[in-house]
Amino acid sequence: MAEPPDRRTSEIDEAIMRATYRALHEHGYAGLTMQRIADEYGKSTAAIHYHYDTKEELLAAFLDFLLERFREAVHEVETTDPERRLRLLLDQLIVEPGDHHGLLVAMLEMRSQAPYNETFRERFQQNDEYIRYLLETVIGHGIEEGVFADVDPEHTARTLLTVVDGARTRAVVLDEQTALETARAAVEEYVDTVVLAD
Amino acid sequence: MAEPPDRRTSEIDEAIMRATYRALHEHGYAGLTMQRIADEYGKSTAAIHYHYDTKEELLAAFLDFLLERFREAVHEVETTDPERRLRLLLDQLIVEPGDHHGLLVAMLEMRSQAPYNETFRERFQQNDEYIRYLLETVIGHGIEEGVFADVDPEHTARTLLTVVDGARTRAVVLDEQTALETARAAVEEYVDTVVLAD
DNA sequence: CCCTTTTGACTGACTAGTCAGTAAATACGA
DNA sequence: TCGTATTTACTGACTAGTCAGTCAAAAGGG
Repeated sequence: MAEPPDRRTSEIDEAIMRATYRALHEHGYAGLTMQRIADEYGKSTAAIHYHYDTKEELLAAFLDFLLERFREAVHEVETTDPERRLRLLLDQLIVEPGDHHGLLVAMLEMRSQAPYNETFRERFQQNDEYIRYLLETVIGHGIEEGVFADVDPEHTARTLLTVVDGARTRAVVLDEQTALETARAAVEEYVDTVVLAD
Repeated sequence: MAEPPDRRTSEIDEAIMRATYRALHEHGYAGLTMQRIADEYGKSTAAIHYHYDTKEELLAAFLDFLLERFREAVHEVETTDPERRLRLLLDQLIVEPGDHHGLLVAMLEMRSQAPYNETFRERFQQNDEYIRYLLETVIGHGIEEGVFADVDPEHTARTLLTVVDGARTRAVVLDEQTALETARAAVEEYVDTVVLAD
């Protein structure tokens, strides 16, 4: 029956995170003001400043919130069969546009701020390393089990992530459905010809 | 000897474009203010407003200036031998970081604003189409001459551009030299295995 | 003298962040 | 269990600063 002592507090934090998400989704990163977050939250800006001293602190917390959700989603891929696992992971990375397109846009904006914001940079680097590690591991397993060609797992993972990031960037900048389809096809070709080849 | 009537004016325009370039390079797109451009220009902000009514107008002109320079640089590749031409074009697209890194950063920032700025979006789309057309043409020639495999030129060009854009994004976000090296290797592999295969 | 160009002073809109005060919930003491 | 502190969560008014853009006046060359 013992409830964590900060149960109410963390509910508030979560509500602010969700408000930030909606404000970001609607107005983009450049248009993300404390006022807009407060509007989504349904309280005053001072209320948010009560929980987070600065905007920077709030955004750091928000990025943690967001990337953790992302990693949880990727983590749900449970197959151990290397080829199937690799394809499923890559499918997870190349998400459908639809509802998530606004977030894809906002994420690229935030990523483009990495050079000016150490907090952002650290978190994006850490997240990328995590995903790359997952890919390297599954590629390594595939090679051990003899179903994948003897490629360099690190280089192969980096190449696949480059294609994924390129597709995301192009989907945002060029507003093209095609970008993600191209990536899906390219990744499939790459898996077929480079990884499975022999 | 007839000089265009707006010779002085266009010299001023060019000076403002160069000032904008330096300001963008130094402060990034989010930190690009009229004051900073004026500082680089060595005149007051009102002086810039005399030549460009709004900041948006100035940035539209600047993007034209920038993309035209970019296309000129790519246009200098004159070889007609398909394989050599394709490799040289791709080398041009994956530029060295060094001096240009600040610009690469600013360009990603500007590209990430495309969803909110029709002017930007149009120009980036147009530029992308131009580059893609160059790639499609050279791939088409290669196929005709029998040196390239019978791939789909459009799909191949899109895939190559996806890798290039992914590399650029990763170089900015992750601050990695590796990103561009990975792209160079990936593009080479792709050209070797997919395009030249038979 | 006129026309282009430039300046300095200004405006209004918007920004993050501060602060005193308030109301309700919670803890504590007798 | 009743009354008194204390804490949590918040509001509304405010500050100080930044931004793009305006405008009357002035500089300066032809």
